Amino acid sequence: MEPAAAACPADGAPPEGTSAYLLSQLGALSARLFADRVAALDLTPPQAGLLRLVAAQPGRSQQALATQLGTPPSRMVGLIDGLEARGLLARRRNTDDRRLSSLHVTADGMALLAELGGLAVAHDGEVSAGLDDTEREQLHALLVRLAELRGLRPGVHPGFRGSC
Amino acid sequence: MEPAAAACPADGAPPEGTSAYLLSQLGALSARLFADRVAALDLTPPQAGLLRLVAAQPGRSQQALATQLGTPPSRMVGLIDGLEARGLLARRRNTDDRRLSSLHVTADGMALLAELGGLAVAHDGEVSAGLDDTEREQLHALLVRLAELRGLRPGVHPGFRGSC
DNA sequence: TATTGTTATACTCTATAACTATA
DNA sequence: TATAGTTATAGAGTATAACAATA
Repeated sequence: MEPAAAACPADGAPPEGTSAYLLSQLGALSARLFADRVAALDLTPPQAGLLRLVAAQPGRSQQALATQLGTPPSRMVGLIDGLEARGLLARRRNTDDRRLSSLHVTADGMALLAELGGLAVAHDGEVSAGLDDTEREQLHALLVRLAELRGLRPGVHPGFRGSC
Repeated sequence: MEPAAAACPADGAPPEGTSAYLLSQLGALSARLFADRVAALDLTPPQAGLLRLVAAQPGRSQQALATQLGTPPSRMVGLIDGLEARGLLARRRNTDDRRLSSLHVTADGMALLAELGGLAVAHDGEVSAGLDDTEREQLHALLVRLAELRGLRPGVHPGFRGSC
């Protein structure tokens, strides 16, 4: 079952070739490669994910996004500050309830998001390079199914750290 | 292509449903669930990975393992200290070259490793729960193939952080 | 002089809790 | 008083560089 474990003297050693282990290995690799790519755009993966989420759901409050992402509200501040300072994101004080600030992506932000799109396509190609079309489709279908089974939501990354 | 993206106002938004993205989502989830489980054994994922690696390749030096894991030697010290203090791992000064210390898993360490094995099996079941046998086999085969294509080695986790 | 392991230090990222302003 | 956002602070985890022992 093990690809190249050679002579393994440890009989009690846990199985390293499980799907769960491979998933975490490949996931970490994919996240690292993506981090390298977005770094070229001067973004961290959490920043990229947030930008994307705000674009998909404009106008929401910081608290709402924090809840959705499973992160403390205090963390949003720094992320948004960075994006706002670069003119990619904008806070707008809600006129009805001036405690809330609704978030929106600027035109510059949308332009960068388009770049991010191309980058994601290239990244996907890099990760699955070497698979033929059938394998690629099979893999994608299985991952989608698994993501649904585990209740993963499209724009929300578990942990929201290390990757988008 | 998107499972439940609802009305997505951002045309320029990058694709979130790529295999690479799903891989990183599911990988992060798998890593988190594994971390929860090994925490019950009072281990961090890096500690578990190191213990496993030493069991698979006993007698190697800290430098050799650090190189293999892609981590600075200084980091090995703390990890090994923790495992050695609990009697799971042992440093033995090399008699030929007393700069080197070769690492070995103790009997207690092997016992814990056996527990870790059972835990890994349960973890794997949890991650892939809901898939039928055919899907499970397909997924495993594809992940193994992808791991080989990307040059991932059995006991070496990319980043060696957050997961084993 | 070069190398192994160690220590000291600093940096990054994240979470917790206290604070303000609005309600 | 309760809530949204912010600030201050502390903690975990990691990397870099200096150090001591051995070769």
